[in-house]
Amino acid sequence: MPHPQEDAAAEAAETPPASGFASLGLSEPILKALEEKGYLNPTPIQEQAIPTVLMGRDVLGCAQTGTGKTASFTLPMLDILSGSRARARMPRSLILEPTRELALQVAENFVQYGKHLKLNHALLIGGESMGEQRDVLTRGVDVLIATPGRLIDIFERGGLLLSDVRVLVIDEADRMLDMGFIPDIERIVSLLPTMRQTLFFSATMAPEIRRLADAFLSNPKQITVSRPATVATTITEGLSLVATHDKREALRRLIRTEDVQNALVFCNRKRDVDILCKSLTRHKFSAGMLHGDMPQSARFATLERFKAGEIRLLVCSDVAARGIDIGGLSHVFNFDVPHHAEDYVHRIGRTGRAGMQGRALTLATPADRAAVDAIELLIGHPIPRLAVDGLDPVEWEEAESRGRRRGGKPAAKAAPPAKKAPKPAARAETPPAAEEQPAPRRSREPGNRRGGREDAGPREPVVGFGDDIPAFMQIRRRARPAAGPDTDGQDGKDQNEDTEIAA
DNA sequence: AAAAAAT
Repeated sequence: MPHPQEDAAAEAAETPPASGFASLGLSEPILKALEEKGYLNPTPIQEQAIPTVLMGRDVLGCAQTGTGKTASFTLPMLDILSGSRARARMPRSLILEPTRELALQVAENFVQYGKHLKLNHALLIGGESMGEQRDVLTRGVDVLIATPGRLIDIFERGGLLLSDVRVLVIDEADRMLDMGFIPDIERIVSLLPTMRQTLFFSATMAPEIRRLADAFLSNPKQITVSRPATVATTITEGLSLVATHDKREALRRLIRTEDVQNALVFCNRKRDVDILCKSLTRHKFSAGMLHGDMPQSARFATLERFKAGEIRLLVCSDVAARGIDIGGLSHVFNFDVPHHAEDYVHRIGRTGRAGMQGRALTLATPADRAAVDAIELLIGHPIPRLAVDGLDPVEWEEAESRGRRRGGKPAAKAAPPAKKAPKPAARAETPPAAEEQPAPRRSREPGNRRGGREDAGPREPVVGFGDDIPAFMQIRRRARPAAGPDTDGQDGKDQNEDTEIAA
């Protein structure tokens, strides 16, 4: 099988740049908008998806933000929709997004690429007044971009008819699953005509996701792109063990030491986002905050200011952990160690994009030991320890002192010999954990897993993290043949070969 | 144990 991205490279070499998009069959007004934005050549997913969508075929896309995924469906949709006009309350296409910020990003895309077309869009998201959104619907929209809750709400109030929707996009399906939106999605899809085109995107293809795809799609073209073809992402990580009362001080020291252009600072709790942001501001750092309890207007405003460079540090909850595409972040700080190891990967994936160097630094307290173990187990390597000078030395909590939670035999805990943590003063110290890594992989039993998620093998999700997967994980994935008996074969046959191309 | 999304 030829690798799609090799094709892409070959083609890019042969064709003059300006015709990159034109050769995909897009119409003049869209090509013009692309040219004005300075986009000449399609990314691999665009190259594969655009002709397919124009053909009217369903798409099952395994890709993440940053691969050019959004344009891979917005561009051909604009083309398809430009032929005719929308009727009142009967949108002709529907795009479902898991968070408001992502919905907004997609809407911005439509405005940019559709500037030479006369198409309307409506953005249906919570947190803003419903009146205006309903007015727009009444005038007739071609493209409806929505988060599920608000869409259903408006539908139930009779402000919307979905019987004319010809194109449906389900974006970030895996995240929809995480957030419990799947029943809503199923409900919405049941309201749509069966004769329609469906484009379905997900960063992973866990069995539950695949089940949905099977239910929603008919004879889809499967497209898998793990990351932008061009450049290798470079994220260097670091982890500092500090006392709880030193965390804010440690963060300030790190920020001062590092060459921070702009950074996300993740906290686990919304109230800590608030506290930390105020603290940083008090210490004269340029900081703003973003979490889901803020008024929508403030969420958007802060994000815009951050993107515009007016704020240097954005303190945030996991609302910003995935999908959000902010160019050129120099750093990601984990002020708190995320509880889910997967979230670590998503968070640090916000930096090091588009080939830039990115630094991902995590502050851990002695109580975070288990969480750090879990992360290092998932990413397959220890996070290099980084000392913060001038703070009280601390050591990891003894493993025994923390109740080993739930199921499974306590003895099966990863890395039983669990040596004491690296001394705080140590520089970039990796060996101890390195020895512990390979062994513990299978220490967990199926019943041990968190409820709700039905992924196959415990650590399978490495495959298909899309461009969010840091370089080191790609290396590991290639070397993964031992993934073993318990993976229950969920990673599709057709998926692996595509996935390999990236590394 | 927490965050997201509907009010």
